[in-house]
Amino acid sequence: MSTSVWWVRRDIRLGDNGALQSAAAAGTVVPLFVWEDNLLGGAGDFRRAFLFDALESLDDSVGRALIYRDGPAVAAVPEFCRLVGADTVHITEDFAPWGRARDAEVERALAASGVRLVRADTPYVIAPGTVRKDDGTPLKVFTPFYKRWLTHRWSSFGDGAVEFADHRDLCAGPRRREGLQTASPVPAGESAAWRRFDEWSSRAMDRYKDDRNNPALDGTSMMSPYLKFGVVHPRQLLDRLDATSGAEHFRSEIAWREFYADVLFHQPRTAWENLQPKMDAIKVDTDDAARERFAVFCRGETGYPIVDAGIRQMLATGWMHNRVRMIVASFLVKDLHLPWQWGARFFMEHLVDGDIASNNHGWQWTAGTGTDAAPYFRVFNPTSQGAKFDPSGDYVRRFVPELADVDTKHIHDPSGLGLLAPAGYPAPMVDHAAERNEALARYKKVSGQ
DNA sequence: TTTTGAGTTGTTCGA
DNA sequence: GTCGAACAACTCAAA
Repeated sequence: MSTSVWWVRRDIRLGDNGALQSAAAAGTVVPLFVWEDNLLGGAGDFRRAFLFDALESLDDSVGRALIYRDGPAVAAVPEFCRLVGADTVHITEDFAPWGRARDAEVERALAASGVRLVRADTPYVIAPGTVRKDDGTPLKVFTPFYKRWLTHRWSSFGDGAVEFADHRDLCAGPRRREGLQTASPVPAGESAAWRRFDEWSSRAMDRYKDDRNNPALDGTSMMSPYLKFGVVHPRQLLDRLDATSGAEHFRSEIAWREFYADVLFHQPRTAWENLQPKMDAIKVDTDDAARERFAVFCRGETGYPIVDAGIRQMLATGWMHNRVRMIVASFLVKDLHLPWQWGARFFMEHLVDGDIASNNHGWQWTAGTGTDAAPYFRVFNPTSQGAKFDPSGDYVRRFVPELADVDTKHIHDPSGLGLLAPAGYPAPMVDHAAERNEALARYKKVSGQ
């Protein structure tokens, strides 16, 4: 029997893994992980710690057979194949710009030594580039994409038996643990993921439509870190959904992840550039004063409680509730008039689930530069959004301790208490009504041309 | 080719 | 306090 390499990247799981099953069908499997500097480019300790723990958990499940090697992959993977005598490398395809370029390079290097790179699975239910209009062109609006996405068939790869080879003498060791200041904020590993999903879905799926918008509740699935690194595959989640309305909304969130991956696949430049070029003309502030405002924002000291709570939740836990992500993003773009890229980079540094397609296109959606011609007048009011979605104020109190004793009536507008406002909490850094008008004026200028 | 309807997540104002 | 209208124009998808 020949030896095949399962090159683990963002598919850190044994269940329903096409790359693993493909490798197993080809021979005795050596699971390989290559540490690359770019792999976690821009990632802070939370995402690094989660990745490390997820790999450790996988290593436990394969009897310590996981081999770590130092990158770059273009050198490390072919060399490893020579060392173990493998003639095929099996992967879950990467569709983001940097990963695609890397894989093409590795494929060429492998071919030079007679080794074949097998793209056996994707991190998505439907591979990016698959859902298209009748004329073959990609879709640019979510709802039509979703309707077509639902018509595509997919099937699981199952959980067939795998024989792992023992090459631990070749393991360079998971040394990247050194220097990590943080523990993973979310328990990593497949069994932890499924414990969470089973507990959450049985308790909260039928209330998902409403509860998902209340950041004080445990109303969202918390599957995003696991999806990011393929600890669970979205196929496995769809398999567990029923026909209830809560499940339908959850399915649609899965589809949003696939939609943004599809958009980025077709237009890689949109990772950091406006999807709509005409929005390049909108005025954004980048001077010294803007940088100072950004620094205040990044510390969670804007004086708007829901915004500060969100930023501080992310800084403290590596995760931010989705509703609050939108409020925070809207504040940066529409109240501070900063480039959405500043916020996207900030999020990518701290989020345990930071994914270039979902994060950056989410930011573009908020900024009105991306998919969907968002009405230019859609400007979130951070005070009323707080009151509407955190009506108890418990979310704010949890992450902004200075406001712990403020009553519910004033929790989202403590400056309204006047002299009774908590001394340790800053006054609003900008006047929302004035900045809203400024944002409307800037957007109108672009659309009116 | 032309036409038509629609487009995740909002806010404010005035009746 | 509630509720509907107004807030623009444009692009996309499909008929």
